[in-house]
Parts: sequence; C-alpha cells; structure tokens
Amino acid sequence: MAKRRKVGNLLALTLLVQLHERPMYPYEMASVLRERGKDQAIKINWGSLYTVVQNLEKNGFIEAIEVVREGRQPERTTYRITEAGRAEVKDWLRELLGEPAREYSRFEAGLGDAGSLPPDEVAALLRQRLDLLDKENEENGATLATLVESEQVPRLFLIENEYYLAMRKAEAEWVRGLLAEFENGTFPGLGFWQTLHDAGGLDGSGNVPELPEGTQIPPALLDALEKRGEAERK
Amino acid sequence: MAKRRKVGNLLALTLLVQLHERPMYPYEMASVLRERGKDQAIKINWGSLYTVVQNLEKNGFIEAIEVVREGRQPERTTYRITEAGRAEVKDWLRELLGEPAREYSRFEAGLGDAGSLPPDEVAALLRQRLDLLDKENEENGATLATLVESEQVPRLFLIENEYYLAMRKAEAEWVRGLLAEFENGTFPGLGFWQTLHDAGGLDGSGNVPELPEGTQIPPALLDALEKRGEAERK
DNA sequence: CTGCTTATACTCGTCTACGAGTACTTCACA
DNA sequence: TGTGAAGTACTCGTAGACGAGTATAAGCAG
Repeated sequence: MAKRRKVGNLLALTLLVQLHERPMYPYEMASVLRERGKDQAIKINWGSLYTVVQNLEKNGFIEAIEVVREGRQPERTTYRITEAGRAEVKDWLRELLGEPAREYSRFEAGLGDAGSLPPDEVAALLRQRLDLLDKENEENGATLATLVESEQVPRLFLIENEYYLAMRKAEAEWVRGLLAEFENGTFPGLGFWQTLHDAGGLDGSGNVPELPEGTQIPPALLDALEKRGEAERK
Repeated sequence: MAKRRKVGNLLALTLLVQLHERPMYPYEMASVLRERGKDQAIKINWGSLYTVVQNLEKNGFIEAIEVVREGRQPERTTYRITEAGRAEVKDWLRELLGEPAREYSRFEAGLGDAGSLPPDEVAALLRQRLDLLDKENEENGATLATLVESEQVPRLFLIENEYYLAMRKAEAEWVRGLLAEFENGTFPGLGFWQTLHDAGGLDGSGNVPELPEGTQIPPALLDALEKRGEAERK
C-alpha cells in the first residue's frame, strides 16, 4: 500500500488518463485539462509538465510516436499511452480511492501553533476565515448546482468538485463551532492563554511562563501520543 | 496575501515556535516536536530538517549561539530565534489561520479520474475507504476524548487534532452518501459508465466511445468552468 | 499594414525535498 | 564482557518541483 510510484506527481495520473482518449503533445494535454476544468482538482505547473512527461516516457508509461515541426515553432512530440501506462493508472486509482492517506494541510499546521498569537487575535482571524469560506462556498455551490441542473454535464465529471465543496463546508462548520466557543468564553484555558501573552511571554523575553501545576503534559499522554504516532508511521 | 515566504516549508514555522521556548540544536527541536505529538500535524522529514534550519539562519530568522562537540560525536550547533523570526511567525500564522488556501488532495485527484475504472470497482474501493475511515476515526476519537476528559492537556494543544478528526469524519460522511447513491442506483449515468467499460473502451483499444448526443460538455459550461478557474487564479 | 496583446509551446536553471546512509553511543541482557 | 538493538545526530546525493524566461504565431484595433 502506498508504494512508491515511479512517477509520483499526481499530474502524471491525469495526463495518462487524458492519453487514453488519443495521443497528444504535452502542451495539448495541459490545454485539454484546463478546458475540462480539471485544473480545479490538479495543479497544472508548466514547469512540472515537461519533467513529468519525460519521466513517464523514461518509465515506459507513454511513448513518443511523432515529432512534428510546424514553421519555425519548436518541435512538438506527440505521445501515446502504453499498456504499462494503462496498468499504472488502474493501480494508482485503486490506491488513491481505496486507501485513505494522511495529508497535511496548512490550516492544520497553523492551528498547531495558534497558541503563539493572543486568543483575541486568533478569534479575529478565524472570523475572517469563516467569512471567506462562507462566501466561497456559496459561489461554488451555486455554480455546481447550475451545472447539475443543466443535466448536460454527467455528474461523474463533477464529483471531485462536489467532494471539495463538501470538505470546505465541513471546515466552515468546524470553524464556526470553535469560534462560538471562543466568543461565549466556553473554550477552556482562554484566561491562561491571555495571561501568557499579557506577560509578554512570547514577545521579546524569549521565556514562556511554566504551565500551571497539574496542567503539564503527563507521561501517560505522551505514551498515548507516541503510540498513535507509531501506528501511523507503519 | 499568500506571499512567498523566504522559507516555505511548514516545518520551519513549528521550529521557530519551538525556539520561542529556549535555544536548541536541530535534532533536539525535532525530538521535542515528536514528544509533544506535533508530528501528527507536521511531517518531520529528517532530510528537510537541516535544510530548513540552514535556510532559517540564512534569512536571519534564527542565529547560531554555540557549537559544541561532545566526545567524538558530530558537532551540535545550537540556535536561538531572532526578532525577525518572531515577526515571521506572527505574520505567517495570520496568513495560515485567516486566509483559506486552495489545497489539492490525493483523493480529490483520484475522484477526478475515477471514470477510468468501472463503476462497480469504484463502489468497492469507496466501500473499502469508508471502512478504513470509520475505523480510524473511531480510534482517534476515543484517544482524543480520553485526553480531553483527563483535563490535564490544555485543549489549546489539541485543536489541530480536533480539526483533523472533524475533516476525516466529514470525508467519511461524504463517501457514505456517494456510496449509497451507487448502491441504490440513484447516481445518474451509471448505466452509460458501465457500458463504456463493457465495450472495452478503456482497455486496450485506446478509443473511448463518444458521449451520447446531448451529453457533450456544452460551451456554456466551459465558460463557467473557465470563469471559476480565473477567479481562483487571482 | 503596423503595432499591441494574447496564445502557443516549450527550455532552463535554481532551489528544495527527502531518502538513504553513516558513525558513534548507550543500554539490555545473556 | 561481548553482542546486538535502539537511539543520537547528522551528511550527502539526487530527483523533482517550479518560476521565469524565450521565441514564434495569430488576432485585431486603429
């Protein structure tokens, strides 16, 4: 599970899928991707594109079938997918769909260090985030609804958008909940957190006041955390 | 917003935050991180660690204060955070918490190309994913609940875990919903999708049958998709 | 028909991520 | 007291990511 791919960039998967349809040259693959709106779910990096295509060829997943030069433009090499390429797509999709993988988000990292800002500022930032999320979700939801209702785009072509929207909505709800706890003061430890910043603990002195007695992270917790870590690392 | 950081790796943020507490040498920073369970939210890469520390120093966010050699072990350089480092932490946290950023997940990419597998296999894979998600969520939920109930770990130190759990639960629910549509046949276009694969369209022939008349992606949709793309690119 | 913008189709170079390797130390245990 | 496993603390090499740059062509406005 989650074995190392010869070509790891997810752009490669989508390119291979493109090539099922017909042979193309690199720039063409990227254009078609963009036309179909797939660049919503996959980041197209023009720099990566050619590296990825090259690696796909090196590993026998695609092969060049034609090199054309039109006028004085640079050469265009057209590629087609190989049997090995088809097999790779299936195997890869089975992994991506069937096995949940740990992924690290920027917001999660930020939350982990949120204690470095005073609580009222964190609350303000979360408020801002929530407003932006709500706005974005409403827009995306409306667009998606229009497309689905038009019944001209098979829903199969839209599920990745549906998924993304669902996740962003869930994030908004979570933030809304946390924010409520902040604003009505039910989030435990708000006082201590504030004190820590009032004392200038993180500003300049370089010292963080000790946590109050009894609030230290107990060894039992460390064990639990470590066990969880080990389990994930397997 | 979302400006380019001098040191972009998120590991750098957590290291800087660590150094608020006291000066440390690189290996020590990573160990402390692990002890505190922060390696749940941030991937610690031993290879990246030293590159990141070096870059932090190069950009003036940390400075070396001592080089010690104990016995015949390699030298240990101890670093402390600078004023610029403190400022960077604050600025970075404001960005991470306040501004939602588009992130690309492996599952989303997989969904986008799910059409390359026959529908019954996709259903089976989603079933498998859902089972794994449910199991994982139950375990993580139990661990978290224990920690929160113990009241010895400030909740502030756990919010990133709460967030992660909430997201995984939301994913599970979304998958459950989609799966239901598959299994009771209410997902539109299942028949066509199956036919496409029965015809061997994606297996060997290299040709994909044309979409039925009227199901083509209409230009209006393309416009909409493109507009959405543009808006995101801004 | 001239100049401007936009699209096409890459190439190049740098910077970074990251795994794998290294070499020494400490501790258990037989 | 020898051996092996686990921990400590890095170093190194290389593949890959990615931005910025380049050069041509097509469209069109005046």
